[in-house]
Amino acid sequence: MHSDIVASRSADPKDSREIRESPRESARESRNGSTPHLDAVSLAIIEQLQEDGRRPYAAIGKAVGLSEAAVRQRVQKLLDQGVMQIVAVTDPLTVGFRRQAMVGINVEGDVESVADALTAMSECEYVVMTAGSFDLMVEIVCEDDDHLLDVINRNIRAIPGVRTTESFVYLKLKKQTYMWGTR
Amino acid sequence: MHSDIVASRSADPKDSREIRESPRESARESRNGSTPHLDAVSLAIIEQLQEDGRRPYAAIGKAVGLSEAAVRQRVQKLLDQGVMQIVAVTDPLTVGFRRQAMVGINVEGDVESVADALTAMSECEYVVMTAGSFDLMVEIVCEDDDHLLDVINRNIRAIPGVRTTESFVYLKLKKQTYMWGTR
DNA sequence: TGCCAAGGCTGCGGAATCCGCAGATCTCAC
DNA sequence: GTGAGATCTGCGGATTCCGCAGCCTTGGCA
Repeated sequence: MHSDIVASRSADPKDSREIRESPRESARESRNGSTPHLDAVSLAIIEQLQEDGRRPYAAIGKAVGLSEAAVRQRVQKLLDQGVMQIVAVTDPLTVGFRRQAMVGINVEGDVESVADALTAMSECEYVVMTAGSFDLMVEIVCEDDDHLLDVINRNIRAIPGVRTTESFVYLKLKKQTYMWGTR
Repeated sequence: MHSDIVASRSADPKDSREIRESPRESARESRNGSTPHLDAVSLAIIEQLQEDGRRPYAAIGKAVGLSEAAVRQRVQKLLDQGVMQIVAVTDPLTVGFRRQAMVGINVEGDVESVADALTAMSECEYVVMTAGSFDLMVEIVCEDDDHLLDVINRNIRAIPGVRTTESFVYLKLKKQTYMWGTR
């Protein structure tokens, strides 16, 4: 997961030490796929930052029962590992990108390689492998209709292995939250 | 857009003054739907925060050519207006929510009212009205298969006006970015 | 034309926060 | 038992945040 994040981070050579994992963690990961282990405290920290990405470390520490420095170290680690990002999110339609769409894709052959090709495209902001009548679902952000047409017809359909695509142009974004940790 | 954000903000009475718009802005909005006007500087600020949601105001100011205080005022206004959120985002599959799915929905009658009902559900983190073979697309986050089944069969299908649903269970999240402003 | 209100920017000073570091504690492996 | 590694705490110093006063520009109005 987060392959783009990991890629951008591993481009930074000084972080290579952060990526290797302790023996203890890898033992836990072995029974859980490649998912890094997250204890209750880290989850609580994430919840705090899902409410407000700029909340001070001291305030988070008071909420989760840790010192300011400990929270800071944990947050930095979560960011380094690519488990979490702290970013501004908007509705693209309100900031100048006038066409946005979800595209369902069917693949023949290796799905993963198609997914990697889509991930490399800057217009694709979201790529998911799915079960169901689509193998992949991709969200794309474009500046106008011509751009959208180009991306779908020339870029996506040109990827080897793509059999069919079906597009769902966005009319209105009704909800966008990241606070599922706090419900 | 951002109906959930707006709702949570308007619950705060002291912010009511922020919502009214200046005559100048409303004139610009009239030729642009209800979208609040964003000038190049605000877009540049958003780009900075899409790279790092915790970047200091002074650093942003240096990048966009504004004082620290001016950046702070603009950011606060963008947050108050609901144009932007600064939050932590993760892959839900890595933090304990083991089932996630995109659901395409067909509606008979008023699409907006169905969308509002979906927006009110805590399991729906993303609701979009679309053109194409679905009227709505919804991303849902669940703890396990039983929970997922419940949400789809009992909650979503029970909404008046929902004609059909089609589910795409997530197998793997490959990409998730918010940096389209910086390409 | 002159005046006024409103919005936005700057500079500033005090409070709060961030940040690196040293030391303590704990766990695990050998 | 002992050493290595990971994590937490406490603590200064540097940085950042925050509110406020003042200035400037814009737009409305008589």
